[in-house]
Amino acid sequence: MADSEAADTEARIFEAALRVFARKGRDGARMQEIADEAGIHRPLLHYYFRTKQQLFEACFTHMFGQFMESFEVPTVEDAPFSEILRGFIDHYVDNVREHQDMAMMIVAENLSGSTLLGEHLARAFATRGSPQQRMEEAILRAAEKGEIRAVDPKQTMLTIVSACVFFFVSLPTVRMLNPLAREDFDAFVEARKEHVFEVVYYGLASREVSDA
Amino acid sequence: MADSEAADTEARIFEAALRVFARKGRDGARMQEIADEAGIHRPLLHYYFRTKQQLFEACFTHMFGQFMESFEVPTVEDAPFSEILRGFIDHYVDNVREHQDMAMMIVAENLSGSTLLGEHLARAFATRGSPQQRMEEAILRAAEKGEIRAVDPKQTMLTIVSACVFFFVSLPTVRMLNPLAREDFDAFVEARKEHVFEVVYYGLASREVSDA
DNA sequence: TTATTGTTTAACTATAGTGTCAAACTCTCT
DNA sequence: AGAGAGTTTGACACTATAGTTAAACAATAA
Repeated sequence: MADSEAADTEARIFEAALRVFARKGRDGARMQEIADEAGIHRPLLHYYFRTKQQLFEACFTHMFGQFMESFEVPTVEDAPFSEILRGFIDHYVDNVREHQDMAMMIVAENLSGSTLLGEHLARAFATRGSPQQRMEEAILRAAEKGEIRAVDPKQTMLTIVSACVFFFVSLPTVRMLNPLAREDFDAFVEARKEHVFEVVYYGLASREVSDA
Repeated sequence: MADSEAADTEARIFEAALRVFARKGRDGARMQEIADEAGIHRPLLHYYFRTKQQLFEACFTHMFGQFMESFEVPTVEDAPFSEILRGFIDHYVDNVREHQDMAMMIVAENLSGSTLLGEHLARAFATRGSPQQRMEEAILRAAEKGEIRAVDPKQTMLTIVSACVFFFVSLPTVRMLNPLAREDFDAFVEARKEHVFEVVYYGLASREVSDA
């Protein structure tokens, strides 16, 4: 039976395409490069996905689904916000580390200013609500309870996500400027999680008296 | 005299190229698209810059210079760190807002994993030192003086820069999720500066007693 | 074994993209 | 006005790329 072989080929093409589109963007990617990365002949791309556009859209839809999922962190509603925040950062960074292509491709699409991303966002937004909604609500609750200062939840989420994602889309530069990121990336990522939590939660300013 | 006209043409090509390379990356950019954006005929691109590669490298070198400069914030050495930090955020965000193409192009190069960025960084690094060095030293001094907690300066700089830059390279998404960013971008940017400073310096956790 | 179905391959077409060139144009100086 | 320098234009050549097609191949089931 050729099903497993075929499924394998299709999957290899798909994954290779994810990587190449992430690196080069929609227009920069070459079908030949994707074929090489998948280790197959170029016409097979067309056999499985018809056109470059369709292959891209399949990849993008997949990525967008992951992007939305990445915000779905299992949280306990009444847990202290410090724990919710720690859990979000931990889960989110792990997610992006595991799916670096996702973050890269979403950013590449943002850079290109394409409408595709906006359409997907609008559609998902209309049905599921903002991806960040849960966390924004948690921020509001924590502020009401007085555990954290009264901050703009949208700005706060943007700050947290920025701190968790940006280094993945600037890896060559980060590796250049930070020896640990170059020599032991996993250790760097773990240190990063801890740092982001501490700076976001406690800030830089020293405290004479600390709560929490 | 045709000099001013010519200089004008060359400058228009250059600026158009900056924009297109920022959006599409090196391989995704089309000479025709750059010509259209500059409002001139395509052969003129070759007249002034020979090849696409040379045009790209001219753009990249320019961008890289701006990138290095963007970290050069005039600081008073013995000012309180809160002021140094505020000044850096203010100056840095203004710089990126004014040169959005710079941030976009640097990120696009990071995504593509090209060696060009690494080479430039290594060269600049060897002669001028790390771009972030000044701020990292300020962070160390402030920690020694006890104004801020003892944090890893590299991680801290990464967090600050992430918070200041990431939204520029994710604008379509940010605009989708944040009404203010859509309706009054400048107001959003100013609010963002303030928010980044407050979160980074004070953190989210409420304080019973505050210093600084 | 042979027909059938689905997959892979090589050769091909058509188009889009880069780079070249010589003629036309423009400005300036004499 | 006419010569000369630099600039702009349209037409062209060549290459790279997307997409097609038909034949070869592999696996399965009769």
